[in-house]
Amino acid sequence: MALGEAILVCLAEEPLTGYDLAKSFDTSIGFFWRADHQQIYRELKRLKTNGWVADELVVQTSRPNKRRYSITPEGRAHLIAWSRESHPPAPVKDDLMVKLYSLADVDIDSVRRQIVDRLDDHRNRLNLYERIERSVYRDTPDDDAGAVGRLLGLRAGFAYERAWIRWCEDAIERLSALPESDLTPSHTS
Amino acid sequence: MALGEAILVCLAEEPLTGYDLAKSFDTSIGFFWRADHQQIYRELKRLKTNGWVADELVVQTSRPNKRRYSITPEGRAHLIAWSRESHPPAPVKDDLMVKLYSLADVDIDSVRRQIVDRLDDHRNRLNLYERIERSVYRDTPDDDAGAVGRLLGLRAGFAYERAWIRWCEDAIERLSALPESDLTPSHTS
DNA sequence: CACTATTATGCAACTTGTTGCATAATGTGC
DNA sequence: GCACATTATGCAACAAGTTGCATAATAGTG
Repeated sequence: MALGEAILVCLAEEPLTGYDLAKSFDTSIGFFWRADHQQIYRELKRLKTNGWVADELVVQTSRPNKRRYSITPEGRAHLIAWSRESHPPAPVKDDLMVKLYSLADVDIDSVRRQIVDRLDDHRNRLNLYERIERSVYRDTPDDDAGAVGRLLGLRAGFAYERAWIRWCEDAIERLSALPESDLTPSHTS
Repeated sequence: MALGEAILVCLAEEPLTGYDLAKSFDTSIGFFWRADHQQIYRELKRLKTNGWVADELVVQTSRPNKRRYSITPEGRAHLIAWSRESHPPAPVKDDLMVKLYSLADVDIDSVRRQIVDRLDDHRNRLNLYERIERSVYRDTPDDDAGAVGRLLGLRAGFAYERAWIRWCEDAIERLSALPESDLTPSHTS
């Protein structure tokens, strides 16, 4: 349940509303942990009952009122304690790989097209990361822990996307070399 | 909900019991889709109500009775239809990356040690994949769809593990170069 | 003789994640 | 004027994943 911790990480920097957090989870920290606004609002309540965040109501006239959350000292302590725990990497789940695993029983050409699409995705993501690196991390001093950490995160993204890009290119080639599959009826029953 | 499809993929090859499937999900197909036996038994029931698998009771005297499942023609049709759908890659969730993202507020040395552990994991996994390639895919003909698909799956594993290994090595170096963090109290409250 | 492992199945409770919907005010473009 | 986007929050229902436990037989180890 690292969603709570991912939220605390954001709040460790500055107080934010659920809405602000949802936006962060669409970009920055969202590269490492995805969540939608429903999950975030639900989790904020849990964090509050644990005493890890405090909230204050910000009254607005022209728009709906906000609820701004900030991290408490207990929240910071929890974050540090959590960072000391070892967490096994999340279990792998990949539909595309399952399809490949069963390539003999499946529509090969369609799988090939899906890999082409995924290649495109990975290229876009890599591009985005490269733009972020140029704009945000131009001159990262290598003794600023915060900056080094984020740069390393970004570099993990690089490594990941590049590896997939190369794999997709190879896979597309090999699948194209395969003879047409005749065992794939176009409509079923 | 590709767990169902992952199971169908296994049954497309040969009829299996829940127990057999659980073992497969610890190795072969488990590289692409993780699941424990509770999930599998629950899903098999769902597959049966959909008419995608049939089951038969195998009476045993020395051990508890088995229930052996096999894929139905409807199941095969569903598998093909499913393979034609496009599925977005599973959202990323990585505790370690979240910790890196907040490196300024967290126990750096502990994070470094966790990366060392993960490096070890990735090396082991890569090793395993290489052994599998040597033993199973020595001479894969490049016109056998089933074999090509599985080989590509394995190669995706290679690419993934190698990318992480290189990243971990770099990260460990950079984190070691960081000055000691003094903001990490050893006990809280 | 007790402990553990293997084969084989399953329930129940709980936590997470997803989807769809609802409310409410304001500003923007056609 | 109407549709749509933005800001801002939240409920309810459901699907999926996790954890703990229970049963039941046999075989091996100390």
